[in-house]
Amino acid sequence: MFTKACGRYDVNVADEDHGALIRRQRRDVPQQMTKPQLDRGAGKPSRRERVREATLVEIKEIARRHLVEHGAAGVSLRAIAREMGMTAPGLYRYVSGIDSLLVLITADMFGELAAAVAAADASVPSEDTDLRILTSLRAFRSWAVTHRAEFATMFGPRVRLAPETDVTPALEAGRRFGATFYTLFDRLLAEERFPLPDGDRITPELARELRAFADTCGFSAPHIPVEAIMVLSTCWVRLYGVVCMEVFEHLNFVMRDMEPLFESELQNILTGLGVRYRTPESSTPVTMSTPD
Amino acid sequence: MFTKACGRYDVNVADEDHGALIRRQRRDVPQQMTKPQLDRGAGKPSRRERVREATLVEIKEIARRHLVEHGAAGVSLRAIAREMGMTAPGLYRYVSGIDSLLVLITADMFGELAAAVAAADASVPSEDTDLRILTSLRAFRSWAVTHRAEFATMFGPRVRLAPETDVTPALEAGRRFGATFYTLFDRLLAEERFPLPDGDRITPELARELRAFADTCGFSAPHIPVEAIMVLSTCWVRLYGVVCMEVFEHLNFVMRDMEPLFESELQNILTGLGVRYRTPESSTPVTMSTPD
DNA sequence: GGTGTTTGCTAACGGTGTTCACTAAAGCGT
DNA sequence: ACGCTTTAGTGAACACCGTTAGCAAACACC
Repeated sequence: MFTKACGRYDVNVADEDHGALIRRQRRDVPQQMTKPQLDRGAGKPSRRERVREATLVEIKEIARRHLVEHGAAGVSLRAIAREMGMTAPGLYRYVSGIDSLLVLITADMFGELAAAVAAADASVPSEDTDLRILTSLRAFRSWAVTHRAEFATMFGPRVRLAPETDVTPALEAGRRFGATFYTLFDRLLAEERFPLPDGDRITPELARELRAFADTCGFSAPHIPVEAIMVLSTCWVRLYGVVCMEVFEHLNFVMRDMEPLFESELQNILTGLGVRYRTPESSTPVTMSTPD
Repeated sequence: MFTKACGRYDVNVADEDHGALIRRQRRDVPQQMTKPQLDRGAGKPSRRERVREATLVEIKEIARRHLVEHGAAGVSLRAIAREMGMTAPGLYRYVSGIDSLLVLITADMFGELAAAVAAADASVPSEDTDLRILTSLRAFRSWAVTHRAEFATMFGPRVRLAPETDVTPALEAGRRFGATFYTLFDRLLAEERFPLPDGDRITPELARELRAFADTCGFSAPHIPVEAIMVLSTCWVRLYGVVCMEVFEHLNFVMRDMEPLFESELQNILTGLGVRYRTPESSTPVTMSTPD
């Protein structure tokens, strides 16, 4: 059984594979190796670069809209080009294929999510760590449920992408997103809010993985004990679980509104972290129409 | 902006929509309304029914193989038909489209997962509730990591299916799968292993959702308190989270082996349930080559 | 103005889901 | 055994999809 690269995915063909299988090296963004001859590298972008950047942004915007309107499977280069008044092959001057376009917008979306969380975080007094955490986590869920399609492509299985696609831009953005929480967690740690779990319940293998986790994610202030990293992982897993379950609608037929369950989980998680939980109403810095 | 039903997904077209939009009622399995005239309803299936059933099974088998080999996006009616030595339209005698085929195999996979868990459960002494739970949950993860593509389509976002697709068969199967765990949980409850959480931390909204959950899932032995249902939900969310995170490979670049983290979460969950945790080695009923 | 880069188009190939009209076969009743 | 009905499967067609190759116009720079 041979596989031949044809169309969108490699797909088995019944008959023999005629000729050698040539997997061409994909030129990432074609014909762009020579910069605008003049070395204006450090200076302001040339007119060409500006308009180029603009159309790339337009491509991504339309792709994004198609994503939310028709789901990940509904994003297609041809439809995007049609809407822009050009043809699909033209887009290859900007993106090296549908896969890389999806990766690009995924990276963008991580940026947006991070910004949304950061904005929520900044909207409360910076010295109130408890409230900041509470607000940030709620903002995460809010963004997720109001951006279901986006969340699914960011945090769901990579079902659309060909397996060999390079996803590092998205990973990078995801890493940066994670950093949003690390600083808050670091504060909790510094304030010694919660007791670290029993160290001898952490097997050597787990310790190794946790160390790798902390190192790769950059937040390895050298003193951080593995126990703390484990707590962070656990919390993240629980948050991820409850939000995924809501966005992927796996309890849909059984639970109409998932917010109460989320709040309950949130309460559990925070309590374990020594953070005071407040109900959504009581935690908003009430400017509730106090008539003066 | 009009949308026209064309090809796989509704997609916006730039030009006007010529003619009325006729959304034909999809006949579920065509030309099968009249049973084989003779009323052999209760008797053994007719020869026709048997061969029909056989080809349906073949279709699903091939689809399944393509799913694991090329991912969900790689399952196509044309490829399946090609492999069976027939043409794509012929498959419409058996399935009403690619979507319903995917739903069908999803339902099958829930059945297999449930069977795998049940088999693991049955492989340990039935009176040892602790070990049964431990084994069942580990079996769940095992199945998930050895059937990643399947797990992704079962528990991930419905990214491939058109939004209006009827997924009830899959949901039904999922519900049956859940029941695998309910009985075990019921035992825990009966044995009063863990203290129920504070009832007044459960808001009325949450209580209502939890009740609905229990009712719909059938395991509403009328005495079950909402507190217990909440514990069950929490556990399920955590299990779901850690397994999803592993299968969807969201910590891939940061953690090579996720098993230690899973075991750690498992330990946390079980401890909260009053179930004794045992490491994988110590929990296997050791027949470890004791030379006689 | 000439020259080289960049952009976008057309045409083409091979893939997809789905419908429709049709043939051939199988099953059933008499 | 014959005829009728129901079914299985085909081929052509339509509207999509991603991607490549070759070419012509637009642009930037000298």
